[in-house]
Amino acid sequence: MVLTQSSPTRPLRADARRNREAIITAADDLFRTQGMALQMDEVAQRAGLGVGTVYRHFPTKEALTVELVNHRAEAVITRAEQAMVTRAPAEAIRGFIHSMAKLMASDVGLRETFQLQSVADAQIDECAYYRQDLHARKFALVRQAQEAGMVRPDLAVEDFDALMCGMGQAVLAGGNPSLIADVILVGMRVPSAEGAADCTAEGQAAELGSESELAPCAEDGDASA
Amino acid sequence: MVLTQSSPTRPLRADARRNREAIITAADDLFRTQGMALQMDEVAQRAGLGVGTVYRHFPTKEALTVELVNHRAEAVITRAEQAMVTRAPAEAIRGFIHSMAKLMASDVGLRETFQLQSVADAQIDECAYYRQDLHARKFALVRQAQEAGMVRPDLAVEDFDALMCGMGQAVLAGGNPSLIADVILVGMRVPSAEGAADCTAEGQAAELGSESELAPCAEDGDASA
DNA sequence: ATTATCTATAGATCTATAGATAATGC
DNA sequence: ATTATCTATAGATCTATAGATAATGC
Repeated sequence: MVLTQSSPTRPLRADARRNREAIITAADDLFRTQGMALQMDEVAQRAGLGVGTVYRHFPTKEALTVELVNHRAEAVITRAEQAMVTRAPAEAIRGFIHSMAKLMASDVGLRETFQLQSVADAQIDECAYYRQDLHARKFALVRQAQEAGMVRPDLAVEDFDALMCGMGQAVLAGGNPSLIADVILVGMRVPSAEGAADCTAEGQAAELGSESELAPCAEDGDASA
Repeated sequence: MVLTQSSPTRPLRADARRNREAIITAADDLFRTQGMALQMDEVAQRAGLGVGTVYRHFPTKEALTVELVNHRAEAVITRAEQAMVTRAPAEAIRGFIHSMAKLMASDVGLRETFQLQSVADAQIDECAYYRQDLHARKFALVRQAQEAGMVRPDLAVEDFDALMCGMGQAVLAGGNPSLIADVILVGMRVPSAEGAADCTAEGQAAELGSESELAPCAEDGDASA
């Protein structure tokens, strides 16, 4: 589905193939530390090539990052699927979420992968490039977890994506990965019975004075020594 | 604490004072839709002024955004404090969190405010400008909620900040604000007894093959039609 | 002969400044 | 006279391209 070369798929020269891999490796390293902010020039430099070569293989920066994002997304889902078929899926999923939080704490690219995937899955605006055929697999995962009673039944795939993305942001912001993972994990479970917080998509949530409170500012005017 | 003018605090001319407010109003509007990506040129234009004037009042873009971020952060904390002194704090806090999620779904600036505040509070690197004397108030809030048994006792201020920030990211990514808020809310509660997931900051979380799994990519090489 | 690669640079996008000009207020 | 404001532009930062040069493989 992701064609990178011209349609008739000419087999790529030996050196070109080597360089292509060097580019991807270099890009992936930079993606880990810089995420989408990686620079094409740096990719080229790290791969020991000129920028022109990078652009020959990937016509735009986006084409390159789509490759990186999709690969990571695929790897993550595969791991989740493996967890679900374990003898103790609840434990395995817990391990999966925790290790994700930990990884995302030091891998900007992974964090942004979740973000792009989420946004794409939620059908939001421009970045549809990152939408993949992974949706079906995610859907199966969520449903499976719900049927096992591990996850609240009103949680959509988009919400799961969004929560993973938020978890990444939370550890980036300085939260303790282990605690953050636990909060998400517990929060996703079926509401048991106690508080039994209802959550019908829209409606309440405006008990305490709605939008207005957070207006512009600066009425106190000038500085005070 | 946040001096914007030269030290001796000369009282600002009438037109200057008017323009300053126009700048802040314009900037706040743009901050809502664009967050930190707002452009100084647009701020000026929207305020009906030249860029030079904007820069006269705020020597850097950062100086301007610090103002916006701090004001929003203050407003949010004030609301949270109000919620905590209600007759039914649990309900009020719930309303607070839900309305935050809802607001953040359409206010990029508010979302980024949490992010900057979190990162700053977690003592992370460069953006210390955004660190404020709000920390004490946040600390009091969290402790208060913990003493009331509403929030798990091992949750630090940094974790709370981080979770709010993650919540914002999650709604940005397309999650249902109401559901996301609920997940966070439930997840922050004391673990009751059931699953009783321990969470000692470091340690487990690596049950399922640690870092390695998410290596570079591209062994499958060229494209497939 | 064809396919890849390189270097240098165009072009787009922003922040921030300089120097000339205009508005306030004693 | 002093303080503010304006316009035009320098400077930094990136993506992406053009045109000349080098490496493959029939």
